[in-house]
This record gives sequence, structure tokens and C-alpha cells, in this order.
Amino acid sequence: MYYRNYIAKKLDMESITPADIVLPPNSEMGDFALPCFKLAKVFRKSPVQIAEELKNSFVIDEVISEVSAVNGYLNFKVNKVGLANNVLTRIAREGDGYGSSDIGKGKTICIDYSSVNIAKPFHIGHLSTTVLGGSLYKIYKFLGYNVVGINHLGDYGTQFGKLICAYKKWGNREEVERGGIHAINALYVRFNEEADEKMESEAREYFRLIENGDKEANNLFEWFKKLTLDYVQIIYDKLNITFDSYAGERFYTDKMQPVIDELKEKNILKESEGASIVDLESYGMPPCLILRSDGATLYATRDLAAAIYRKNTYDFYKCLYVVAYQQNLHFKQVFKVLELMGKEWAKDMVHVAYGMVSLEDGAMSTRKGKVVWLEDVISRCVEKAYAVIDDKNPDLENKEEIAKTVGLGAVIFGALYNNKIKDIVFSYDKVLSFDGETSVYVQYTCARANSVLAKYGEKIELPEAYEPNPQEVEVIKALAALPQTVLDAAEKYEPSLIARYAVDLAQKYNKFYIDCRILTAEGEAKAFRLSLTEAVLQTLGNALSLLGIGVPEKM
RNA sequence: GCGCUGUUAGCUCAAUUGGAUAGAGCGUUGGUCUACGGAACCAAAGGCUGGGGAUUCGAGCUCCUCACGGCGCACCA
Repeated sequence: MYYRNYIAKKLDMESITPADIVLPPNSEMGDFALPCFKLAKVFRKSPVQIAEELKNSFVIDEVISEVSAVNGYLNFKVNKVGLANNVLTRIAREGDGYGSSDIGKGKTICIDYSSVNIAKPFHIGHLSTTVLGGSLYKIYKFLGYNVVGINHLGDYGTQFGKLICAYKKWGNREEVERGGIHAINALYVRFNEEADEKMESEAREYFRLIENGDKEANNLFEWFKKLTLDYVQIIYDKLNITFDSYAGERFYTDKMQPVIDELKEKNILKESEGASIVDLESYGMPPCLILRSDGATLYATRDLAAAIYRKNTYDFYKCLYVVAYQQNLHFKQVFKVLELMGKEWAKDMVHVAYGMVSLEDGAMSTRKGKVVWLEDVISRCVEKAYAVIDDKNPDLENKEEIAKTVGLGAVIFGALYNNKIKDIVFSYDKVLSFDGETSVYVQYTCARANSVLAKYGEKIELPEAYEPNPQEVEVIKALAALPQTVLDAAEKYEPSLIARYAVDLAQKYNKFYIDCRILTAEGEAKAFRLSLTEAVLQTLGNALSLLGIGVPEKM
């Protein structure tokens, strides 16, 4: 942004703002450019002529070293010595904080993500919300926001009555202790396969018992809940995911009545076919169901209560829901109802929607056993990483640790590399591929950089007057782009921008690395290239850590 | 039927939000190889950006329309 501001200021014209300064397609043309087409109307001259005139009146200085006019574009080249110095000193000074900011100071962002269901194991479909939310959490923290990570547990509903019913009929304590969450899930699956009308009604009764505080039913439920949370915690630890609140659906049991009262009071609630709804027809949406005809609350009721509770508790600046696009309509309805209730903060609610995961032979189905468990994906990636390390670098210490960093990186990176809205067809071939645009490529680049620095082993001093060659400039420019990339990722709720940034920087460094000797270079070139290497290592590490991915020194 | 969303190289995806010659990875073909780590690098081939229209000096991006896929549309979450 610095250069854009500088150029715009220097041009000193009302109709030119820093946002008008663009980047040329390649750096031979220049480092920045001003398209003069819009100015053509203002000045009633051809863009070519305007560019030419601007070029002639522009005074070269110590920041901008060259100006040229090409086909209606005014192209600028910046002084590379200054550029390199600014970027490299800044990275050295800011270290792990390079790319961070304080724009979020004093603002709170709530992020609802992962939101596991009690008694259901993690499958590959839960990966997106978990790593997307986890990364947004880190990104906003990095930008100075106060962040509240919320795991909105799925801990309410008749399925828990079914589960208790199944457990009482077929289960026993040792089996569940031994089999953990998969044993619980098996009971639930069996219920859905075998239950008759009698069991269904028993299940409804058990659910009522939970609701009414029955001791036995609640003890069982709490036990299932604990087993689930212990189980997911292991996965969260591996994925570098943290939460500040586990207030789930049940937490809002006693917070829905006030919402219903408020809706009535504000005359928004309507009777329809025996149920209570908020009519959204004039907004082109189906009605939002608040109470079933039997008086029971619904999904939307709880989400309304949760939103209001979060606003009251955290006074958020924004409240994000990292949930698949399947629920687009649901969130549109809930947000609209909040607006109709007169909550001016309804505009701060954001549904961060992402694409669906399916398998190569179609949609996943727990009932049919067509499911890929996340823990299996993780262990296969780690095993593969171990095998490759063992093959290429058998004498390495901490091979297990490194394999974890590499394998888990691949799992996370694979889920974050593309635009979140794209659907994903899961395939083991893809997650287990460690070539090309992957976290492994980025980590490998870091390992190389580390290796160079370790061989040199002395303190590195950045030379002040070194004129970088074109390949070095490419790396410098890529390095400079991290702060803006982090801001963009936050603004668009899109961690993939950071993942792509990391690959881009790694590619540029690798190109430089192949063509330019570092340790055998002479004098200033050597010192500069070592500084560059240090900066790349630091910056790649910062980028990956925003995704929850670590960087091994060797691999 | 209505709404949301997607469609870019053989495959998986980018494209600085309307700018210059649409770029990467995988795959294919050919090359770099006694090294600062080959999990790398270079080169070639591969495109009417799903079709058609409109707006604009300029459209992969905006608008209209059609086609194909995904998701959703009242008592599940």
C-alpha cells in the first residue's frame, strides 16, 4: 500500500486515488501502473496522450526510479535497493509478527465452527468447518481482534433418546469404554436400522427424561458427551484448533422462551397450520419456523437465542458461522428475523458458507457405511510422510515428530487450498500427494532454506546498497505481499488466499535458489541472499502458522 | 416450479474484484543431475473462460437469457 499511496500522492490529482494504481502483468513492464482510460473523459484527451503527458511531468526521485507510458498505461518502476531494504529490515524487525496488524484492536469476533455432534465421530465432511474456522480464528487474532471460538455442540434432540434406548437394549459399559465414540455410533446406527415403533416411542420418552432432569438419563448423556469431547480433543490438538466456548444447543434450552416472548411482543410471530412462524414472504423466503405444532422449539429458535446471547455476552463486532452452504436459507432466515426484531447488529452476522464433500462414488452415508473417518485420513497421511522421510532421510532425528508435522500439514492444507465455496470430491490419491502445490512443497522449501542458513552459521548483516537482480526482486516483491494478503483473507473469510500466497512465495524462492548461488556468492551478494533466505523462512512460517501448519527444520 | 450456487487447459484449480499477452499444479513429452537438499528446477504441447445477447475505451469477472451439475424450499439439525 505504501507505494500506491506514494504514487497517488505524487501524481497529485483529484481523480487519482491509491486504489487506481494497479499491478502490471509482468515486472518487465513495471512494478506499478496507472491505467489512464478513466482520465480520458475528465481531460477529453486520448489515454495514450494523457499517459505521455503524465510521464513527461513526473519527476523521478529516490523511490520511483523510472516512468514509462505504454498504450494508455503509465508504468512505474520503484528503486529496488530501497524496496529490498524496506522489506528485509521490516521482516527481520517484526519476526513472527510480520503480516500482523492492530486494526482489530478493541473489536470482538465470534466464530462458530466445527460444532461437533455428541456421539458422532469426526468424518471427512467435518474437516472444512474445523480448519476453516480454526484458520480464521488465527487470522483475526493476528490482526489484533479479540476472538471467541465457539463450538456450538450438537447436544440436543431426539437422537439422544434413541441413543440411550439403544444403549439400554444392546450396549454395556465395558464395550463403550473400550470402543469409545465408534461404539456409541454403532449403537445409534443399529437403532436406525432395527428400531420398531415401540422403540421409537421409548426413545422419545428417554429424550423427555433428559429434558426433565432424570438422573439416569442425564448421567448416560453426560457420559456420551464426555467420551465425545475427549475424542475430538485429540483431533483438535493435532489440527492446532482451539475453542473458548463449548456452549451448545442444550445451553440455550432456557434462553428460548424470552426470544419467543419478544417475537410475540413485537407482533412478528404468526400462527400457521398449528405452528408458530415468522412470515418472510415479502422477503422472498419461506416462513421461519419458531415453534412446532406440538409447541417444541426448533433449530432456528435456538440459533436466534444463541445469536442474542452472544451479542449480550461478547458484544461482537462480527459473528461468523462457518457452516456448509446447505444451510444458506436457514441463516438468511435467522438473520432476517433478527433484523425484524429490530436488532441493528443483524447486519454483523455472517454465514461463512463452504462447499460440500462427497466421495468418488457419491455422497457420504454413515448408515451405509460409506464414510471416511478423519482419524484414518490423518494417520494415513502421517504414515505416508514417515515412509517418505524414512526413504529420503533415514538418519534424521525425530522422524515421528516430523512426519506428524508434514502429514497433518497435508491434511489441513488440502482442505484450505481452494476457494471455500467449491465442492470437494475426497480422494486418498489427492491428500496423499506431496508434490506440487502442497504444504509439503512449502515445508520442503523451508527445510532447504534452513539448511543453507545452518551451513553458514554466522550472524547475517543486510548490506544497505546492494542492487538486487530480477530473480531476487521477484522474491522481495512476494515477501512484501504478506500483510495485504492477510487482510484480504480476513475480509473475504478466505484462508485459501494465504495458502496460495505461501506456494507462490515458495515457488519464487525455489526459482531464485536454483539460479543464484548463496553460500558461494561474493561479498554483498552473499550477505543479501542470506538475508533474503532468512526472510523467506520467516514469512513462509508466518503464513503456514495462520493455517495451523508447522514447519520442521529438516525433513 | 421457485431460490441460492457453480461451470476457465485432458484432470484439480488460480486470476490482485472491470485493465495490458487468462496463469499454476497434476498428467504427457523433452531437458537440468557428482548439489547451498531432485519432495526441486527449466522447456514444450494443451484455451472461442458452457452457449447466445447487452453495457463499456476495455468483460473470465457486471446485466439479461439458455444449457448442464450441486444445494435448499414447514414442523430434523
